[in-house]
Amino acid sequence: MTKNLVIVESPAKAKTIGGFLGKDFTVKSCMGHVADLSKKGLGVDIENGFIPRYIVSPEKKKIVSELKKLALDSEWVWLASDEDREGEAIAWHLAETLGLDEKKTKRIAFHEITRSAIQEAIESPRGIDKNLVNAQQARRVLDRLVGFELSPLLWKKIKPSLSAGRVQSVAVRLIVEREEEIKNFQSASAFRITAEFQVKNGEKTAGFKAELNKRFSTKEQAVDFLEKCRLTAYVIEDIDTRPAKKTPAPPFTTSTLQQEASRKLGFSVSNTMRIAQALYESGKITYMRTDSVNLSDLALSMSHREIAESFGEPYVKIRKFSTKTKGAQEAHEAIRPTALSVKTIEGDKSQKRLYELIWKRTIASQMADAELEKTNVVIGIDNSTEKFIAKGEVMKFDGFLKVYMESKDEDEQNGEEGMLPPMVIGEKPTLLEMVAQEKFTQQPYRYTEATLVKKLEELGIGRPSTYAPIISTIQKREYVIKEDRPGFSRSFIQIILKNNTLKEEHKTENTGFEKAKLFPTDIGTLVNSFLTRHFGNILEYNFTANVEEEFDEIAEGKLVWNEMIREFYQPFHKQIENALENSGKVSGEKLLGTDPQTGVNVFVKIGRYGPMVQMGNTDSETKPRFASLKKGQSLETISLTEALDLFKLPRVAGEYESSEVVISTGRFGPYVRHQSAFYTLPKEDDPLTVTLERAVEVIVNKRQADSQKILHEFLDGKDLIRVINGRFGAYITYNKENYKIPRGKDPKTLTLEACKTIIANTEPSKSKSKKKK
DNA sequence: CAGTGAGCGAGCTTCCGCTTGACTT
Repeated sequence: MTKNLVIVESPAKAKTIGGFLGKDFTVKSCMGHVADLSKKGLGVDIENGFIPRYIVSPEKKKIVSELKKLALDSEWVWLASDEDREGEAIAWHLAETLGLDEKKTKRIAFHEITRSAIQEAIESPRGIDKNLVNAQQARRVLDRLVGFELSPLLWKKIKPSLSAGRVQSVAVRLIVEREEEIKNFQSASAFRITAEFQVKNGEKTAGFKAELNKRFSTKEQAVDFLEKCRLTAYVIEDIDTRPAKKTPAPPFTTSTLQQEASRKLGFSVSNTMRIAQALYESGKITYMRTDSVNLSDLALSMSHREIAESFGEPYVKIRKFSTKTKGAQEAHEAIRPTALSVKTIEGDKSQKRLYELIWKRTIASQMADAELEKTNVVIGIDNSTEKFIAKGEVMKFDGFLKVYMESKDEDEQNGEEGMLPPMVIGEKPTLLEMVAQEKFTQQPYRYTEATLVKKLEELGIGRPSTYAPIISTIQKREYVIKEDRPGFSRSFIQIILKNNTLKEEHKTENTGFEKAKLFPTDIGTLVNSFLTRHFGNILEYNFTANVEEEFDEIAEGKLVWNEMIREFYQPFHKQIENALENSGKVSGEKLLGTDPQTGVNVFVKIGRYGPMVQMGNTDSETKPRFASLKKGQSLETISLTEALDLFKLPRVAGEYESSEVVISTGRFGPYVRHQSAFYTLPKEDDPLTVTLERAVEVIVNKRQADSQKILHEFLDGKDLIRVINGRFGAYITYNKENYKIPRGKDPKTLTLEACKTIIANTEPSKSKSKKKK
């Protein structure tokens, strides 16, 4: 009999809290939500007031039955899920599914994981806040209705297995529209004038750089200006020095951690979360899914001590940050080291780097401002009204910059400012060199995973626990692809004035190179245009922000949740019906041209299996031919020649071992087929041109690799038993079933007898791929 | 795993937000 059962959401939290509470308390975790809407149909009873049909989530059945037993045996059950909308719903679902007696159930929330905070929580229990639960039900039901009515519409109108939802569809829209902006972007150029001057400083001379306060739109204007500057004098007209300061960024939230890990360490969003999870589970950092920039009092005092010891008291400045994020729920602290005295940790390289980043960011957030002195120097030109401006920056006190400086995204970067030599008003600097360089306006930046997360957070769309999954969903659905794209070279003009002579040079620069950026696919673009046309309201960037306001009203008891849902659903469902009736199949079909040999039309469009080419009209007597587009090709950019090439496969490359060697390309890319076996063609080989010799090489290589995978091969009567070295370790295959080799047995020394014993005593591993087809 | 896109019709796909292991060949 346990006296007290405390249920929290995460096992790592359970462990820590268990340590604080002593033996009268058993602390268990429920691993998040234990109940969810049924997946059979909508899971919502539309006719009867949108009543949700909840079931215990299949993967939580074990946990629920275990908790049920413990709850029966306990005097008190403490529901200690997070103090936000989702946490309240988790508590309520626990109470319902465990069948808890209201009289022995208490709802508490920890504001931080410290002994005193937990004690405080235990002393002030409350009941479940049904209004907050209802706000969650509204959120959940709305997402289900939107997702499960929009997706099937896409299956009918575009292609099976597609998906749409309040969050993912807006994420895709952002990427599609950014690409549109880039496509429509007109690059303009102007001549930027920079100059290098020299001043005398006693016996020594010192140089500095300045930029003209004007750009010239044509080369002629730039040349005219440089001509005028050829034989003139310059004078320092004004020197303006004023103090400035830089302040540190707040401690990490999930989204800012993802952004900085991407900029500074080059981590993908999911990689960052996986590493952070490991750090959390080993007790090194606080919880990694948070939207709060708040630090506990304990963290503040630890920071104070650490900074004072390492850098001295003048570097300490304790700050309280407050969140500016729309819809933040702040159920946790900011992400920080659990012990701020620990600067580096044990672990693998990426764990060390991420930890160090978190440590620096946390410490810097509690350090003094950096104090600077900014100087602006105006340089007049004797025969012109234009002015050169030189900018300088001197650091007077480094403050938090001693530890950490937040990186910027591409679109926020500006030039570096260095130190200026001493100079005085009236002084006449010597011109060393002046350069007029053609500069092009920058097209809008494509999103990276991390800048997309940043944008979603700004719009209040998605939550810390879903940023990484959203990014992966839109890629898995093939709405969006993350890839590198090569840049292109662009020529520009540069005119140099030096030693009183002008020289014009034509140079080239490489530009537009993209690394790990998000590009929309044909399907993404097509789905987006369909959704924005028929469901403009839901695809609006502020749709989530608007419904969040209503959820807040429900949480305050000012609005009845299922009435809010009814108000939403009635017009929404009409939009669905309207789209069903008034839209035919959407394929994005485009006529590319005609086949020069037969004269029939060649189209590109989205088919059941993705982008494809069609040769011949659908309604003609002869059946049209079809071929899928290759990876990297798109409806928008494919040429007629490229499209016609796609019909050249499959082709027979020749004969090997008296069987045909066929080259073709399937769902998983180009392959070689020989004696009904498949051999994947490496990326560097072009299926259209690959030779028989090369194809045979591929076959032989694969056979050799396969033979090394077989550790043993036994013949048991007629049956073949093999020990194979697979991707996840060795296993036994017999009669088309696979068997795990028990721990402690060395696969290399297995005998036939040993294999037979294993087969007799082991359940065959079920493979997921079997149910396919 | 491996070209498939006629038409018929079965049965499947799908949302967002909480949370971790179990499992794969």
